[in-house]
Amino acid sequence: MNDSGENAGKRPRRLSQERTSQRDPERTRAAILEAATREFAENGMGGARVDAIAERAGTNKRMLYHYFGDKEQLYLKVLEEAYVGIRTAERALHIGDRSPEEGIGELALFTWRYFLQHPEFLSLLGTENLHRARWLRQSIRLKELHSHLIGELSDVLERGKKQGVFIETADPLHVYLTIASLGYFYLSNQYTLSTIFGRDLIEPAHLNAWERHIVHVTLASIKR
Amino acid sequence: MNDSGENAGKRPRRLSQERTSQRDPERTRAAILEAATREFAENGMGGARVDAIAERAGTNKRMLYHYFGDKEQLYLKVLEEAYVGIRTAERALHIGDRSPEEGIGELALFTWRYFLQHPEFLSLLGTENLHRARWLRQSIRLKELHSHLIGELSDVLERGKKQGVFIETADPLHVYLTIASLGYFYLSNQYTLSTIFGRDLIEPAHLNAWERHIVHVTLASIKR
DNA sequence: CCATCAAGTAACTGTTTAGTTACCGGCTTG
DNA sequence: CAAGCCGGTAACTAAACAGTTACTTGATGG
Repeated sequence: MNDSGENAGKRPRRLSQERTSQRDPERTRAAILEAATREFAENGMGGARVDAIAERAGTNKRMLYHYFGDKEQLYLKVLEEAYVGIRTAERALHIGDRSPEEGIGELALFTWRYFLQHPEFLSLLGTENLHRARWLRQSIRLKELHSHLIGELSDVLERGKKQGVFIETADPLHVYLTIASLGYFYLSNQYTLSTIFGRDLIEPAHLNAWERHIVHVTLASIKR
Repeated sequence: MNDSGENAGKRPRRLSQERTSQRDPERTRAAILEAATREFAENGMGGARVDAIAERAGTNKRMLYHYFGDKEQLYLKVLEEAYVGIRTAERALHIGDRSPEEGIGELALFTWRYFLQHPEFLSLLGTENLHRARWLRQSIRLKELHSHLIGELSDVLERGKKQGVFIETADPLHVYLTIASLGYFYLSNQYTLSTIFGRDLIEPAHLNAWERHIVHVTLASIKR
């Protein structure tokens, strides 16, 4: 049941700095957070079960309440971490280093692929919006994370306008929302869409076609 | 507590065809369905409460189980009705009656405005996708509803291609997904988006700008 | 005008759930 | 080396929940 088979019996001593295979607060905390991410993503806030999270994390409820207070605070932590994850990866892109057109194309590709690789992020967004951002509103640390994104995007668009490749009406928020819309809807609604249209949207051929489509649409909407 | 103040006491007889203010199976059924639509839309499948639905409908659980079997069947009924609603309104558009460009523009406008006026539909889609279309998959009657939409859209695109106004690669499913994406994401994620970007996306000025944006993007992506 | 049946009520039941409490055991520190 | 503290366990509790049952009311047809 424990990680490694070694040391099934008790162990009298260890160096202070080292990990003891049991009783590892950091690991327990991280395991709870990861298990909670999956549970909330799969079942929503109403459907998620605290017992299930504890079990998935290989611990119990006592620890969960000890580290995170209650179900709602744990949920908010999960949500915050999810946002930090995407925005951190996004910053590493440095979309300003390329030509304006390439920069926007890169952002569109990155966003699509991040959504594809992190379905739990999309799911958490859906859940939070169902509840009208009730928990996200309480979070202070998130706004600054996003003003940076809009600022960077705004710079790229300005350069493109000066170079005459982008239309004057191109708006940074609109461009970002366009990219996010096309990726989010396709993936988060893939199950109902595949059902009603009778095509499996998650097939690689369809995914690749949609990836190209997103870049095409985004650029077509702002190019002069 | 009853509808109209008149006839607080009991009333001995009525014409057979007429409504008796109590004991109206059709109305009770409809009231439950409407109450369930709101409850499921607001709280999701996991968060919706059967007691709450009964109370909202002005009846009780006994009737709910009598007419709909159980919570899951009621939910499926709600979902099916929601789909029938949008597809019925959509058919009335007859997008083939106009020029190809106008037809696509009309479909984009219609879709956006329908989403705007029926937030419960978006919410139900989100909930159903959270559960990977678990209930929708069981529904038979829905596929035919959607093949019609794609067929009509396909005709319009073909005409546009022949007239030389649309690019040859324009695909009906992609066009519909583009329109739906842009409307769905903006509205269903408005709460988190408004929070993180510090702008109230539901303000009329922003709504109108996004409406124009959807039409612009859709057409820009398929025009030659 | 009485028997019947459908519409409707309300209290109940077994189960599930978030959150708590009482307890255990080994490491660290004085 | 003793004390207590921290990471961890498991059983418990009160409330909420989906679904059921026993009952009431009133319209209809013979």
